[in-house]
Amino acid sequence: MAFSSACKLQDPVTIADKLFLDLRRAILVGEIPAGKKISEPELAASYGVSRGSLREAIGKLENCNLVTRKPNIGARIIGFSTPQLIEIYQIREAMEGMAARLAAENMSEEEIDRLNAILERHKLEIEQHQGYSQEDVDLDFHFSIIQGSKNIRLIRMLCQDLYDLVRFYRFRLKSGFHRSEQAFHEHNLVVSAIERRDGEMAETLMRHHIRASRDYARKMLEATVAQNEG
Amino acid sequence: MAFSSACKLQDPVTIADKLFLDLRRAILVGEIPAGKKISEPELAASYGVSRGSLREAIGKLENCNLVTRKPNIGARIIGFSTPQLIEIYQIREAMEGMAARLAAENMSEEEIDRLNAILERHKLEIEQHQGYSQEDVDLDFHFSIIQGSKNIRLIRMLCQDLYDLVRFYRFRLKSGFHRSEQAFHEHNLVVSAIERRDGEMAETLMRHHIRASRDYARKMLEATVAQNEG
DNA sequence: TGGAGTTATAATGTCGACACTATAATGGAA
DNA sequence: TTCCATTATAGTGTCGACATTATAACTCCA
Repeated sequence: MAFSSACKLQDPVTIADKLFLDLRRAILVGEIPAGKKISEPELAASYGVSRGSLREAIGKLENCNLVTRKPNIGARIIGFSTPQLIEIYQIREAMEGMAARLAAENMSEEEIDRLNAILERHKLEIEQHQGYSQEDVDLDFHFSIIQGSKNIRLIRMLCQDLYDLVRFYRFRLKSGFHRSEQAFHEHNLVVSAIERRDGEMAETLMRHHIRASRDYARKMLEATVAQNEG
Repeated sequence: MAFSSACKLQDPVTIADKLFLDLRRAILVGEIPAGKKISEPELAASYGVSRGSLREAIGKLENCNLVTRKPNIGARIIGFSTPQLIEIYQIREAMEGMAARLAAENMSEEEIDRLNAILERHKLEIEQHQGYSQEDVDLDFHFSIIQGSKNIRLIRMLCQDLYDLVRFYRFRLKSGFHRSEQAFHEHNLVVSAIERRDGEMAETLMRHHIRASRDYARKMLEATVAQNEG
């Protein structure tokens, strides 16, 4: 599942960790609406835990960039904003570009095989027009390459911190928002560069891919706004 | 001062925040040695605060990547490792490269003036052989460009999270470790590209600069190890 | 003597209560 | 009626105590 793939906790042993995972899922899925203020007593009661544990969980959510806190005022779920989405794409372009470069240098043949398997799955799902699961396959693709970089800190910064935000936005934009065929093609190019161990080219292609996604998202958002205004 | 420049808290209003800043400084400066395990009761007593506040501060330190925690075992200050330092350089290359590109697009003329003032200061300190303060000027240079990107999340990820690590390592490598003249020259090249609003070139030059720093650090570390072994 | 099992100790996780702060509600004066 | 001051309320920050877990010390047996 797409949630567990980037999870930092194998099995949450402590209450605060369980709570953290619960809340994270609830936020990403939209059970807790974006921008909502968190009432510590209320939430603690509804989950049947103490405020202390809840506060610890909120602290972790803050690290994932899913909530913001102000002293003496409280925490609230992050909101949706187009400029922020663009910012995230810019960061992804830089970091995942580097990840692709390193992956070309460091991935094992076995890992590249698994990467090709993901492409195969993507192809199948496009042929069957399974729009809903194509987003999972897209995440799997990007995660595999990030993992392949073997740069542990880079992996953590992307998979743990930034990709929670990616999921947050993706979930709220999922309606007919994919450019699967084009993305699939770009994915293939990246993998072929990795297979040739051409790090420079892998980085260039990955950056192009993410930039294209960004431009597409921007266009769609502008169209949506225009539609709402008209 | 170099510490406050990237500080996320204007004035720490809460005990936990004050404690966080205190501990962060102590770790970066080496007052608390690298790799040391944290005893919550002990630290709380020595700072005269409750364990709750201390735990909150430790949580924040964990976000800054300065301590690591394991459930039911505890927290310890991060250790020093050459591979990790290389990882950080790789990430900086990607992210600061992007920052330089964006800075070329978004920096105001006034900000560029301030950038040139930093270069001027750097030049002066080289002429006066003030090795100790050249590291501060170097940090100021990089921070200014990162700020100039105007990408708020990028700024936060670099200045708040990654650069604490940079300081951590820098403080432990500071003995005769600078390549100031070369770095100064590379800084000038980056700024000239920004002045010309050439984002592509600014990114290339910044990446080159950071890669050169990385190679230099690696060489110095290998020499040090060889020296210790011989 | 060495090692496994057991006990003892210290540390972390969790909780409920109190203090202080911010916000909402209320009341009074212009 | 409107605005400001005051009070009331809810919420966050902080603390000390208890429960649970990991580690160290110890004992007993082979």
